[in-house]
Amino acid sequence: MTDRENGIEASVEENLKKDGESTEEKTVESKNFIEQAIEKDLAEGVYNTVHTRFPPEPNGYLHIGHAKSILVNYGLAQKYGGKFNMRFDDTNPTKEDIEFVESIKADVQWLGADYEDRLFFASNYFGQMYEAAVKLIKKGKAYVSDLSAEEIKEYRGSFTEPGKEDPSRNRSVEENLRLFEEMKDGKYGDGEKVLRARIDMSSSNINMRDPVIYRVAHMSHHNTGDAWCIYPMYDFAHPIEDAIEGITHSICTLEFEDHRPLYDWVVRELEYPNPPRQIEQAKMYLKNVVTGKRYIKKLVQEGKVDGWDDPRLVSLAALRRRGFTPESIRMFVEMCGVSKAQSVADYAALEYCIREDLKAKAPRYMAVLDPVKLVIDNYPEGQTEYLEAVNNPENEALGTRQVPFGRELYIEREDFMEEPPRKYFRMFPGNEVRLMNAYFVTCTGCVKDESGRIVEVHCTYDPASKGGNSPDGRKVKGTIHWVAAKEAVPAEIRLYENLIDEEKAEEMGSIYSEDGEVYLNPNSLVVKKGFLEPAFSGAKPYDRFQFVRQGFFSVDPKDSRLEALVFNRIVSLKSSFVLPKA
RNA sequence: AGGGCUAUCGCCAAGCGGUAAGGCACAGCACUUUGACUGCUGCAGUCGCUGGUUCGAAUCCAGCUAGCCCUGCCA
Repeated sequence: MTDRENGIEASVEENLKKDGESTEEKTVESKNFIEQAIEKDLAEGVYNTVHTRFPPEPNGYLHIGHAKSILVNYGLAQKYGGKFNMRFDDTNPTKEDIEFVESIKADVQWLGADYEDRLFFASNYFGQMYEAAVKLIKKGKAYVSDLSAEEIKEYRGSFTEPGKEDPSRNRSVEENLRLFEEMKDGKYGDGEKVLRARIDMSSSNINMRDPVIYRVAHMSHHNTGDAWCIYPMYDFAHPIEDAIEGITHSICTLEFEDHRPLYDWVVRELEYPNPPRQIEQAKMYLKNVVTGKRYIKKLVQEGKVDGWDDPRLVSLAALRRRGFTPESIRMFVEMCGVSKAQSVADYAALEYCIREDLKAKAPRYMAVLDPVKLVIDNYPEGQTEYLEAVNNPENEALGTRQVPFGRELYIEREDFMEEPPRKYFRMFPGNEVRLMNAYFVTCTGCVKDESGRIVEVHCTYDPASKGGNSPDGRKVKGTIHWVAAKEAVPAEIRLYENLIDEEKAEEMGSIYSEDGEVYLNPNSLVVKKGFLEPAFSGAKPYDRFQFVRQGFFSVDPKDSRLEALVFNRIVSLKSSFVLPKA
């Protein structure tokens, strides 16, 4: 990955040096359309630096989709040696809350998008925005309207019919100035007056039909308190925010394409010297995943999920709690790419990324999730021996550990079958398997209770196979994991599946029913009471492990206690094993 | 219906007039003290459709089709 990035860097420098000269050799790495646009701007001298920003409104929690915006913006600044700003686009106090600014900052930092000391609030520019509006009024490019919201809507016309002129459209500059100041001074109630840009009521682009740029809202703002009772609209505020901060490339999502002419109009009329430029990219969607705020809110309220950070959700807080690493999210975003084609990524790609990241990082220990006792009849009673095990064969730096072994162990219930189908090479009477890191063991049978449920599996071991290999070179097909009964550490292990009932969603063509219910998978959470080898003791929140043969797990930061560990399954291991019919 | 945008493998996505990259998924084989990992192999005679230009078109032109976005005093 580093090599790959270096490759990109190198090819960029090379290209910049060539300075637009016609291509001799194509670089292997392709550039996405935003990078191409930036490089063109740089080459043509439109900008001589790259400055991006992530501008969320603090009105909710960030989810996986926002990660793309954060990482694309940050990544561009990194790649071109520019800067990246964190900015809260808090121009509408009716929707915002200080609670969200903290969670958003935490999420952005967690992802590693370093905005250094460049944390900004659009609300800190209210003064400049007011002045900008005054400037527009003075140029005859804005006017105060007396129309009600409904009337403005009516006057706007439709897709096929042009709009009608606002009766206030030709007010004098002096009157507009006076009225706008009165708006600011609180002379009018909410909705009584608005400031409109004076553009073109017959434009085929509805955003250009004299859009409202300032409205009255008598409400306390989380940052500016009661200093203002008029607030700028997004279309007016955003270009100004970008211009003030010296943003060069203002990256947003596709639905703002229609707003670009207005964005350009604002920076032009305000006569900013090096105006920023808006570029739109497609949003990132994940298949069969709930991201809608109102749906999540409902699930939380109804207790269907354990808060906004329930590990089955894909808010960044939830992914973090579940055990995903920032590296894995970055890899995923990079893997998905940047384009203008509306697309929906497979969850499998995300799973690949977290497995890929954790495979060499996480120690690989043994844990039994669905235990059944295994008794080694020829092993000395009461004896415990310690066997050496490698913590991660793909990462020597993780070292080795001593694993206790004794006469009674726990193994996975599904690793024994009294009457196995063909191609089953785990425990069954007469079969020899390897107890990982320990001995070869030959199954001799099992003990059942009155109901027929297997309560004990029996076997004998070959003392010569200590460590897991037989000196005579004999091979076994199966290797299973285990935990010594006496030293076993009990733990709660939470297995997650998709929250959505994918089959139902597929059948209905949506993850939501008509009345706004989410089609839930009843098995999205399965809680296991299992046993861990002692190496796990002391595991702290967010510690990540591979449970050998099962998957990657991490310690739940909310519910785990040192004396009562709770693990979340981040992702299972891939498996091509399917139990054939007997 | 008017405007804007998009269409290349099951899912992402390169490609920018010289004869379809790559990743995920999937399948097979090999290896294996994880039925994992790893390695190897396979996986678009064709680029939404139809015409045209050209020696040559996924790339250019024309027409069509499909999907997404736009009539907040939300962002």
